[in-house]
Amino acid sequence: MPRDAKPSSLPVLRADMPEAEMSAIARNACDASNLLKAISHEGRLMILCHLATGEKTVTELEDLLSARQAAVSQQLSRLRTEGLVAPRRDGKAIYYRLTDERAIRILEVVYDLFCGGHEHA
Amino acid sequence: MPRDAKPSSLPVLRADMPEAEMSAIARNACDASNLLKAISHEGRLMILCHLATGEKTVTELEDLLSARQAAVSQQLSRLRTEGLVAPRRDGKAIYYRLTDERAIRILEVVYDLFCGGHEHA
DNA sequence: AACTCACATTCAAACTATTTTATATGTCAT
DNA sequence: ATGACATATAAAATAGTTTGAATGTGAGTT
Repeated sequence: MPRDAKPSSLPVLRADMPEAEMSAIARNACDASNLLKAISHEGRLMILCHLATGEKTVTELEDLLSARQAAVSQQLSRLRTEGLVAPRRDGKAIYYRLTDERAIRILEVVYDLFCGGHEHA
Repeated sequence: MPRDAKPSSLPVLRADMPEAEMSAIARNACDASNLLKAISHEGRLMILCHLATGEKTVTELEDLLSARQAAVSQQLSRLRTEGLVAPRRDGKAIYYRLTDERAIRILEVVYDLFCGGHEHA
């Protein structure tokens, strides 16, 4: 049972946040939403989760996701473009790994929220 | 300067994650990606950030975002549908507030990542 | 070289999301 | 009740994303 059930504290997002901080968000909102968009796709989310457990080849991901080669490859391509993953060639296979610490941080909380025992459904 | 620059630790997403945990993600991936989709829109992200500093009326949000009434209202409608915000009527005005702890948790890390002093751009 | 495996890319069709415009609803003041 | 304001909703217009089929490319194998 999770013992971290704090009611609704906002450690960083405070009601007394200064104007300047708020405009920092505005400036960064576009970047932030781009990162979130990259993650907020069921297939890509699953790819990222699988990669969180270690490098995987495209074929392995195909099997894990029961998705087609081209589809997986396209999602990987998108993730690559966003800088979230990077490929490494080994013979015929290409291994992908996570490369973006920000994405990892977000994945961590998503995993905690949806699989961390809360089961608030 | 941030002193929390741990290299790439994966507290919850571990390489030795059991199969069962992985399929928990698969089952929840759709829910998770729905929540992320709701957040990963520049306008909605900004709305949520503004609401993090306290209740706001639709008109206030319109001004803060420099967006049109109908657009803001639609985004709020979407956020309402997802259960991320709730309205409260006070006279003519309608005040919105955050209602989803999961969204708040994600916003916190997004804020930390993009506005928390890292400035990794 | 020719073949195959593993993967990437292209491009158009299908789909989904967002914005706009217009109209409707509820509240308050007169 | 009427008018003005705040917000919501609907339908149409636009924009953006995802998928699918086909084709392309590089690495190993024979």
